[in-house]
This record gives sequence, structure tokens and C-alpha cells, in this order.
Amino acid sequence: MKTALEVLAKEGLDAVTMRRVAQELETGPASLYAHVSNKDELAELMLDAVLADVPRPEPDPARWDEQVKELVRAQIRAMVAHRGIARVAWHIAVPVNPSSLHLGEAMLALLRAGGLDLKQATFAGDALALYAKAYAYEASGWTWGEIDETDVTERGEQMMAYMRSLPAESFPNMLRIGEFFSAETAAERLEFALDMYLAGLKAIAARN
Amino acid sequence: MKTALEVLAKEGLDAVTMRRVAQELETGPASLYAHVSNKDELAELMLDAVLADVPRPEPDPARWDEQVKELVRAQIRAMVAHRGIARVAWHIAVPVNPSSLHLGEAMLALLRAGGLDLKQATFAGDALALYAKAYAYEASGWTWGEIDETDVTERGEQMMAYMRSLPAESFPNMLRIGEFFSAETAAERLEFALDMYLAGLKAIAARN
DNA sequence: TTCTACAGACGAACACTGTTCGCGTCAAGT
DNA sequence: ACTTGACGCGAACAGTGTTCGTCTGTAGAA
Repeated sequence: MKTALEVLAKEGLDAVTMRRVAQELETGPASLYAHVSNKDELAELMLDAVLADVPRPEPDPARWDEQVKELVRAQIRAMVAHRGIARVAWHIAVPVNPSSLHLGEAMLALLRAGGLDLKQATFAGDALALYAKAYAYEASGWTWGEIDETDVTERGEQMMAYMRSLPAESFPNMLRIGEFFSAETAAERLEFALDMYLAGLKAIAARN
Repeated sequence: MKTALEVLAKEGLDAVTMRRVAQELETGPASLYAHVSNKDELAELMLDAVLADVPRPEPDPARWDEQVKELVRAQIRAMVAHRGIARVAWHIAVPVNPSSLHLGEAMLALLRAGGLDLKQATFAGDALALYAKAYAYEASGWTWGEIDETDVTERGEQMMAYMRSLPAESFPNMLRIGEFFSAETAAERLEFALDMYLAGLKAIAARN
């Protein structure tokens, strides 16, 4: 089930429709409801399978910060590697699948090793998970050609045109940041965010 | 157009279908395509209208940090106030609507007042926007009854059952964080995240 | 071995979505 | 007043997730 399913996930989440999966199994869509009660449930199973591969580090208090970063990066890598799965992570309200729980526990352990109390670690882990999902979702977009380049540049033009149509002092900064948003700076953006997160966490831990 | 549209947005984004909007205008769905080329374009217009109401502060270097927090909060409030609009913010790859540009500019101005250079401000603004969208999306979920309480508790049970079925040392932290995730702590989670962000930004600005 | 009963698989249909085609109508130009 | 043009929009198309009721294959009883 999940196997025939993952095969489809490799050709895009949009292609994962009940009919398409059923077709892969040479049957009709109704048959799937014997194994899965929902399409959402099926999506959750896929996400769980994807996240299961993320390595969970043993906390080392000496370099917990680097471990936190790496865990976030690994989570993002896993999601981006499976076309479109990041979208699934978003409309799952409460993640209860085993992989998410184990990842959550791993993250909490790292954060506590960094000197945060349980409540702080919980909130920090929540924020980090949120960012990981968010970045993975965006990264998925331009990693797989789901946003066509022409459309983006066209919208870029349109945007510049609007900003230039207003008094020059309206957008002193926005008019100059175009260069920072190329595809090459994506990784850099992630690293900056991680730096920011950990600097903040260290400051909070130091207050304790 | 947008007016009759916002009226519908107030009864949920799910209700905003081409047919439903057309019905409100006492016509058929095809007529809408004379004013809007896409449903996505219509969604963008809605988002733009919602974000237009967010007040954009004049940067005050003395309290730029508080201003950043407030801008994020305001953005979140605006989105959560309009049922389901946060979902729209997510699958817009490149936001080019006027409101987003003005908000972006405002955020950049605040961050630069905090001592960040243009590149740092850009990346920080991106991360903050990401978080705002993410939090607003989640908050929308439980603000409007889009996640029914029984389902959540049921999944909670299922999750606890799984964790207890494994050796006790598998989940030393996760088993104890349930209390931190009630609906009452949501605002607290946001404040923690904002604190973390600004502590990080100050640390980065201090390095310059 | 034969008959029965039950559970599971699944074909066809339903209700719904966004979008397009082309007809009909109405207003403006000569 | 007649023709011409454009534009609003009704009906249909190609999809989607999900359900209902039939039909089959198998396991257990006689």
C-alpha cells in the first residue's frame, strides 16, 4: 500500500489521487477505502514514511546548537526530496504519527541539553518545526518546477513597476533587495534563519 | 467585485467558490472570468485587501524591537480575523500585491533601524514573514472551528497510547508537554517565538 | 464433498470543484 | 433604422473525493 504509494509520490503529490493510486494497483478507487479511511489518512502515512528516514542524533551538550541546526536541515531535506510532501505537513493539525513524535522528542532532548527548561524547549521546538515546514514548503516550490520561471520574472517586473510608480522615498529598501532573492541565496537564507534562532535560544538560556 | 467577495470571505474561505460568489451576484460562474482571470488571482485580491488594513509604524530606533513584534502580531491578527485567508498566503509563491510590498518595506525599515544591514534585514524579514504566515495558518485552524475538539483529543489519546507502548525512556520529554499545548498557551507560544527572534536579531546586530 | 453464509473487493454513480466554448442579446456607429 | 461588434453568461467538460450496493471468493458447517 504505502509502497505503491511512495512510487507515486515520486512523480508529484498532485499525481497522488485516489484514482491514480488505484490504477497503479490495477483496480478502482473504491478499493483503497478498505485499507485507508480517508485521503488525508493516506497523506499522513506518506509523511510518516518520509520523516522516518530523518536521523535522530544523540544529544551532545558540547555542540547542541550545531545538532539543532542539523536536525532542522535534515527534516527540510527529507521533505524537499519528496515532491510536494511539505504541503501535507501543513494541513495536518496535530501530528501524531510515530516519526513526528520521535523527531519531536529528539528536538526536545537537544534543546534541553542547551539549557532550556521543558516549557521553553516545547515552545522553541514548536517554532523550529513551524519554520522547517514553512521553508520546506517554499523550497519544494522552486526545487521542482512548480513555479515557472517566466511567471516569476513577469511578476517581478510588475512589482518593480508598481514600486517605481510611487514616490521614490516610498520603497528605499524594497527596491534594492531583488539580488538577495535569487535561487542561489536560498541556502544562505536558511543558514541565516538558523543562526538567528540559535542566537536567540542561547540568549534565553543564559537568562535562566 | 472584491466587496461582494469579502462578504463571502467572512463565511469562510471554503465557501468562496466561483459558483458561490457568482450566486451572490445573481449570475453564473462564467461571468466572473470577465473581471478576474483566475481563482488564484481572486484569492490574491482578497489577501491584498486584508493586509491593507495592517498599520505600518514609523520606525523609532529607540523601540524598534517592540515595533517589529507589534508588526508581526498585527499581521497575524489581520489574517486570523478573516477566516481561512492564511491558507491563501501560503500558496502564493511571490507576493507582489501592494499591501505585501508596503508591509515588507515597513519591516525592512524597522530591522535596519535595529542595526542590521540590508542583506541581514532581508533575510530576517523573510524569516519573520514565514513565521507570521505559519502561525496565522495554525491559529486560524483552532480560532474557527475547523478542527473539531473531539478529533483532537482522540488523536491525543492515540498519541499517548503509542508513546506509552514503547519503553518509558523513549519519550522522557514528549510525555510531559501536553499541558503546554492547550489553546490558552497559544498566545504565550507566539510571544516566546517573538522573544526568541528578537534576541537573535540583537545578537546578530551586535556582531556588526 | 457440497452447500451456505459472510466478509471483503470494487464498478458505477453522486456531488462538487475550476474552467471554457459559443450562443444570444444589447448597445453603439453609420 | 440597420448593421455590426463585443461582451455577459448558460450549459457543458474534465477532474476531484467519497459512498452504495452488488458480486465474488473463501471459510466453515453438514
